[in-house]
Amino acid sequence: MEKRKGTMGNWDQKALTSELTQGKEVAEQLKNHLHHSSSSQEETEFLIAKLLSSYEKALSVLTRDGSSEGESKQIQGSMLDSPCSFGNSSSPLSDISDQDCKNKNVFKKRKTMPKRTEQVKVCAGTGQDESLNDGFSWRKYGQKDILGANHPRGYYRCTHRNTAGCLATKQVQKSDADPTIFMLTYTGEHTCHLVSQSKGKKNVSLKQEAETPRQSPEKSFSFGLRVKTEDLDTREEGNEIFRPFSFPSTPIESENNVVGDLVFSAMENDFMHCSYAPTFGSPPTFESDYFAAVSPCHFGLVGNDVQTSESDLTHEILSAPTSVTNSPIGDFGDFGDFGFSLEDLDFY
DNA sequence: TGGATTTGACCCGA
DNA sequence: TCGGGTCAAATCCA
Repeated sequence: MEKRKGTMGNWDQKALTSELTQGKEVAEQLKNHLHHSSSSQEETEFLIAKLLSSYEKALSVLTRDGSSEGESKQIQGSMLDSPCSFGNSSSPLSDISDQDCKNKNVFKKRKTMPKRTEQVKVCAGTGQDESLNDGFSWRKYGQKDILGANHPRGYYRCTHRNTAGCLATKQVQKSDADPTIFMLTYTGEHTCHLVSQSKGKKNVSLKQEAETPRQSPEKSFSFGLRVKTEDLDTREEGNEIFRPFSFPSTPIESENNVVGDLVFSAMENDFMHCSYAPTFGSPPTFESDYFAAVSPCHFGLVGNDVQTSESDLTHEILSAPTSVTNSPIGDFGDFGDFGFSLEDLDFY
């Protein structure tokens, strides 16, 4: 890991090369798609998005200087540094026995895990719990009173943690100022869909999806959980391409951005005039059950939270494609027929 | 009975 | 030393 911390060394060159190569490949795919009338517009748009993201990432690599370059690297490193990480038994640090890893916390370096904080206002208009599913299943593993906070913070991790080694976790804390606002902090990345993909769940291609009635954004919100981000007008051109897939993301440099984390404000939401989740009326675990099922992450924010760099717009760009559906894990885990997989979107 | 939740204890980083 | 994050046993629930 330390090797990667050199300034503008091989890592950046490789990253740059990788991104440019990827962009080239995507461009070729796009070219092929354009020659096939059967290709859906969504596919084409998706490829364009992919292409743009590659260029964005390449540019970000180029424009990073010594200080700022570190963020994504740091994340990359931090996610892999742990000797207890999955599949990392060959780590130089593996002299720390496996038993130690088992006995001790796997997340010793939790502080360095990439985090993304979202400030969301949620409401459950339909009251249909099943429709609250965001495609990921969360399991609560802890709750803690936070100093200075009126409400406890709930800790959730992906249900597939054991089965698929998915390290995604999220924290849910009710806002003191506004009980209808929750701070959601996502840590780690969902890998469960990748595992399910490798296990032979092939292949629900995007094309196949495109041929079926795709969930419109409206339908995506049919369950009542709504998130609005600010400055949509000013940034729509950047996300417009993803409209069929996701809700526009908040610009990272928005007013509500909190340095270090990406804070997405859901304030000022004109269309959030719905009743509050009934679950919240049953304390003390007001958010526990609710957020075990509800997450705004599929509004273009899940799974790609490995970049906390506020200057890296590719986070935003790349986030959208992975939110292509609200489908359960197995549905969107595979874009293989589409020419690339989610792994291509992986920052690691 | 198995999965999910609760909760006290432990561990780590600041 | 303290607060936050996680573990794991106990408990709950369908």
